[in-house]
Amino acid sequence: MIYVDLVVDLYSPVPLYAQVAAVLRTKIESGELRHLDPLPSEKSIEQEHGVSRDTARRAIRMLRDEGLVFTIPQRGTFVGPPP
Amino acid sequence: MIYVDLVVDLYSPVPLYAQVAAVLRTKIESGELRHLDPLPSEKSIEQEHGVSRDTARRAIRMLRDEGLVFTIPQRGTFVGPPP
DNA sequence: GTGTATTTGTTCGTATGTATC
DNA sequence: CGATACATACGAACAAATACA
Repeated sequence: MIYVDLVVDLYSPVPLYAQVAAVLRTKIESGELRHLDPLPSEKSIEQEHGVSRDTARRAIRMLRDEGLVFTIPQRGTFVGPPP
Repeated sequence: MIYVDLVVDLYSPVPLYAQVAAVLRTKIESGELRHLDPLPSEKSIEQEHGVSRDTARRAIRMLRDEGLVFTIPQRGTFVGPPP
């Protein structure tokens, strides 16, 4: 089993936030995260991927811009189109 | 009414940050922004003028260097001389 | 009912890399 | 080469709403 595409690569020309977004996108498209499931919080993304909160937020924003997830303030971000 | 001097001109020899600073300076001197009023945040300057945060920061620093505004870290920038 | 922890929102501070003029 | 400009990335601090013990 290869996990290479589930970790971020500091030396890739691909921005860190885009790499993190790709990991989350894969979890959604694979069904690991299902409709209305909460995404990992910004803090847990920070810890799990070793990135800053800024980067975690950019990743989430990218998925939100794609219409894959929606965010409820002070609640979290969830899988699915904006309600 | 002419609004030309309230927008930035990418083709002007005047640096973008100086143009943005001029817009903010006008708002202060015209009274639209009053003593202790918060300046637009770096982010809103980004969005409203279509410039990078770097440029927004340079503009604010310019006004700060002029003594027109003062910045409180993590709070914002306000109209008036440094307290 | 009362704190405490969690989570997102919003600021600013700083640094690096790249491109352009 | 230096100044300008943008994108990326990390850090820090505080606010506000929600969730939970």
